[in-house]
Amino acid sequence: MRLSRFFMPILRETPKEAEIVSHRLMLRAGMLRQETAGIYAWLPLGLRVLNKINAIIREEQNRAGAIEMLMPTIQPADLWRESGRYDDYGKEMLRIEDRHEREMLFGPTNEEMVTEIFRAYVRSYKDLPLNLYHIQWKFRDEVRPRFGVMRSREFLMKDAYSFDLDQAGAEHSYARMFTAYLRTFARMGLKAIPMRADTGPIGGNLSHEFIILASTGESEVFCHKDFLQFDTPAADIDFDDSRAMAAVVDKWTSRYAATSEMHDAAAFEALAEGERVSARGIEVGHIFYFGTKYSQPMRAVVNGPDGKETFVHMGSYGIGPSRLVAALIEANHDDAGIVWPRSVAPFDVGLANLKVGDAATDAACQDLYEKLSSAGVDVLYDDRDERPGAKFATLDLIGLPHQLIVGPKGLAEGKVEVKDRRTGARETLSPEEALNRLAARGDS
RNA sequence: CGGGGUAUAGCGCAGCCCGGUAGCGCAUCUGCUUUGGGAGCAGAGGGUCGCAGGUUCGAAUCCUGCUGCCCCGACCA
Repeated sequence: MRLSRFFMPILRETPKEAEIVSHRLMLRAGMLRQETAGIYAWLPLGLRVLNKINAIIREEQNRAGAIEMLMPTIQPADLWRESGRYDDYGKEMLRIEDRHEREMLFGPTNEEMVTEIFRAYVRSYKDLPLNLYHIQWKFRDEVRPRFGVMRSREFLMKDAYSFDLDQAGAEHSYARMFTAYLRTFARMGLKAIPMRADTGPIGGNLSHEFIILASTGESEVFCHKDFLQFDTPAADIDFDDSRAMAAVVDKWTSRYAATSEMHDAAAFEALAEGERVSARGIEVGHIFYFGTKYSQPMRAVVNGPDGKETFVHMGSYGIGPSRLVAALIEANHDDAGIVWPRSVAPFDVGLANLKVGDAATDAACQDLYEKLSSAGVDVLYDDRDERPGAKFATLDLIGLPHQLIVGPKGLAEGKVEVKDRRTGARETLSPEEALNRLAARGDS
C-alpha cells in the first residue's frame, strides 16, 4: 500500500477526550473515529488490526473444533422472554421497535438465539458435541462507556456456544475452549492468565476470565509467578482427547490467580514472597459453563442413547476483538507510539522514502516495494513528499514491526537501513540483504 | 444512576469576569527555498462561537432552559 493513496488520518495532537494511552494512540494513528459516546468507526488502519486478530481467533476456534456461522445483530424480544432474560437484562439492552410495532433488540449476546437454532435441528446425542461460534457486533448500553474501544457500547465479540449431552461432555468442551484461548492470546504475544470469575448475568457455576498483564490495565490482579513461565499448549495437541484437555486446565488453574474482586489476601500471602506477582490486568476473554440454564426454559433437548429426552448442557465463550486491539496497545507501546506484535501488525514493514523526487531513491524504493510485495510481505510505502523527520515520527507512531529506510546518503554507498521498531536496533545493509532479511520474516 | 467539568476553524487552545465587526499555534491550499528525527519565508482559504429562548441600540461574552461530550464513583466482553 502506498501511503499517499491510503486513508490514514494521523493527528499530531491528542484529542482531549482520550484519557488512556491506547485510546490516544488509536486516535493519533488514525485507526479510529468516535461517532458518539461508546460508538466508533474503524478506519482502515484500525480495521487491518481487527481483521488480523479475527483471523487468529478463527484459526484457533476452528482448530479446537468450533464451527463458524453468523447470527444477526437484531433479535426478536420474544426469544428473550423464553429464557426470562428480557426483563432481567435491564437498561443495558438496547430495545427497538420495528414499523409493525414488534419488539426487537440489538443483541448484547446470543445464548437465546443459538439455543433456538440448535433446538430447531438437533434431535440426537449422536450430533453432539457441537460448538457454534460467530464474530459479530454486540451492543450493551453501558452506563458509562469510556477508554475508547476498551469499554464501548458497540463492540465486536467472538462468542462460541457448546452443546453436550452431559456435564462430563460439557467440561471437555469447556477445556477445549480454555486451551484454544491460551493459544489465541499467546499467538498475539500476550501473556493471558485464566482467573476464576463470577458468572454475572450469563449465569452458571464454572467460569474463567482471561486476563492479560499490562501496566496500564484497568484492574488489579494477583497471581503466582509460575504463570509467566507456563508453556502454551502446542498447535498439534489433540482437542478430542479429554484427558489432555483436562490436563491443560488443571495445569493452568493449579496456582493462585485472582482479580481484585475474587482476591483472597490470606491465600496470596501464603505464597513465598518471590512467587507473588501483583500487577494490573485487562480482561480479554471470559468462558462459562452453565449447564441447562437455557436449554431447560427453551426446551433444547436431544434423545440420549437410552431413548430418553435430555436437556443439553451448554457453555459460552467470549473474546472481544475490538477490546483486544486496545489491550494490545496497552501492552505494547512506548513514548513514540505503538509497537505491534508481528502477528497483529497492520503491515509488516514501513518503507520510508527519505527523498521523494530523487530519481535514484524513488527507483530503489519502487524496486524494494515490488519485490517485498511479491514475496508476500505487507508493505506500507511512505511515498509522501514529506521530510524525513515526519516520516520517522509517523512510522514510529503506527508501530509497524520493521522500518526500511531508504535515502540518498545510504544509497550512495549502496546501503539501506532496517530498523526494528521494538528494540530500536538498526542494521545497515545492501538492498538485497534487506530484502532477504524482511522476506524471511514474512514467512513465519 | 450520583458527583464534577467542558462546548469558540479539522486538532489543541485564548477571548467571556469588565457586551462593541472572532483570534493564536498546528493542520490545509499556493509559491519559493529546503530534505537522515514532526523545516523556513511569503501569501490564501476555513467559524450561524453546541441548541433554543431572554435582556440590550448591540451578545462568544450577561440571564434561563435544553443537549452533546469528558472525568471520578457504583456496574461491565
